[in-house]
Amino acid sequence: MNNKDIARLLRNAAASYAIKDEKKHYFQIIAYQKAADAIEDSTAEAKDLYKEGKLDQLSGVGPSIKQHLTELFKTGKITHFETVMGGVPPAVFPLLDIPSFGPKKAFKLVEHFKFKNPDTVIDDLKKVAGSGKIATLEGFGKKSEELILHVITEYEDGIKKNVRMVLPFANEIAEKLLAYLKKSPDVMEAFPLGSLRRMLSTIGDVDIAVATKNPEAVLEYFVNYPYKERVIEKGPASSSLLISGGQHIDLMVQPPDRFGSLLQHFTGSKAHNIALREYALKKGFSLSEYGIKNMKDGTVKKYNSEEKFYNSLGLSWIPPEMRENTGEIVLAAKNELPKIVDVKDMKGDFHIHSNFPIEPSHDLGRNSMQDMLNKAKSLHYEYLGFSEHNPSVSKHTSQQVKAILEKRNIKIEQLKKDNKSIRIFSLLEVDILANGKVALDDESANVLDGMLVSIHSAFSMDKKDMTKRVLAGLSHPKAKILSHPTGRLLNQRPGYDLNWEEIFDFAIKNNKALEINSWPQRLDLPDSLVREAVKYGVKFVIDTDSHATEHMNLMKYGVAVARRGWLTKGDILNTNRYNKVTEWFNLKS
DNA sequence: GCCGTTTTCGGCCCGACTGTTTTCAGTCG
Repeated sequence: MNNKDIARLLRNAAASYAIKDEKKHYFQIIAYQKAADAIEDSTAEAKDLYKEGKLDQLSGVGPSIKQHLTELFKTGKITHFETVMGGVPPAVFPLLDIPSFGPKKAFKLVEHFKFKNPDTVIDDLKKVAGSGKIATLEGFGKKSEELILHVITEYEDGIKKNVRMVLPFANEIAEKLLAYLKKSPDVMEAFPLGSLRRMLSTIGDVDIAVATKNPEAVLEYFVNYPYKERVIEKGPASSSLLISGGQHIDLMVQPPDRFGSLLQHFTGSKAHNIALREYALKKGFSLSEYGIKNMKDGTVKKYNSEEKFYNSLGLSWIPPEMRENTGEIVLAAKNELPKIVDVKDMKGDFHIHSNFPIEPSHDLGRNSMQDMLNKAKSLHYEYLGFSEHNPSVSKHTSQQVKAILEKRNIKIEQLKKDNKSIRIFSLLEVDILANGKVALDDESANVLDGMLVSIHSAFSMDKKDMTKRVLAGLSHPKAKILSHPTGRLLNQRPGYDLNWEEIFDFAIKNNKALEINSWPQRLDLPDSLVREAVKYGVKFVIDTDSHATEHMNLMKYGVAVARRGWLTKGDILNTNRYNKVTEWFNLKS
């Protein structure tokens, strides 16, 4: 049973309570949902935490849920949940994945039409809706029947509640929409907000806030967006669209003098907003997108900037990437938020694949070393590290490999002479083989300035063996960086299991860095593990893993991961000047 | 059922929008 299954179980229990008696179980419902969120977001598997006796370190898991989970891992079921879910037909639960379906609506329909089979319920419901039988039900009508047909069709086309796009993809959708919005004379300011502004690795909906003196006109203009598929809703202050790719975009509008509270409200996260409002309530204030309401006299103060909004609560402004309710409010109250890294702090990139003919077993870059250097100069970098994949082991003898690397070094020496304004490192991305050895012999390794080591094969090892393998690879004296440490590919495959405590500990003791890889499908190390690692004192590098010059622009996404992990400049090696970096690579300059 | 820099008991964010109603329930963020 993995985290996703457990979260689903908790949500189903919450839904069952909502169906049976929502008022009576109101706070249990919230508690179950909170715990489900925490488990779904956790990088550690709940089962592992259970084995280590650390289940209660998940916020939202208290004595009762802990006991339930313990029972689940021991026996495979939770007796209490079986009681809670008793009497709720199993066919209710699959409907909860469909947008616009909540527990009550799903239950009413399943109950009335006596749907028994969870595997066919969606199809069964579609047939009933098509025959017009829903419109006559009490509490339903023609419009809601049409909506049900709509959302089921969309669901079958792959539009589910929890399908998320990678960050740069969402960014592109937002850019395109912003360009459209800015053409309207009524739009004074327009910003992407929500998870996009907080720079999450994957984005559900694209949220946009607009400041305007004419909300009606802006909303009307918005719903006429040329790429719209359908208007989901439209009111006086907000609207949602479904666009042709199946993504949701939400727009919220306020006059300019309320833009600060609007930004704050719509940026979230939900957990941050809830915690912030609880904090404000204790001081006698109630928060909303309209401003800050004084509970004593009922007056509402407006804020045109977010900074003023936070300041008036006695808090310093909190960077959006930190707004996840993981301690930021307490620190903001003490004015002790760390100064997190900025993309301008980056002075180089160690993970660059040029098209130098290195005969690797993986992919080669598309552009020449000189092209990559030119791009690095345009980014005002001080140094660049070339790190193509190691020459394929199966197709070369070790002498041949060494010859290729020496040839590459000659090329690099020439480039150093031709490019005085930038320094160059001769690195290599080397596979850690299944047996823990690196795919390069020592003699070849010695002609390099350093190695990035990474896993590219045999992913399905158990945690213990994989940890052993990674540590063996990383212990090579030339190995300085563990590249894309989890191996995850967003929306494609989860990362492999590692004992992170051991990895962090090893990295600190042996002066190794963990990479934050900026590649959109990777964003690896993930932000939550970055946050963990930095508490141990681990050092990082942020790289782009570029295979073409334009990929070097992706650095901002890696920096976003670092910001979400609360890293400061001092935690990241490639914010340092060249001399300090050479010291770290153990090179004499 | 969870949680604590006023609390180990007594609270628990705040609002938008839709559809079916004639004041509200359900869903969403």
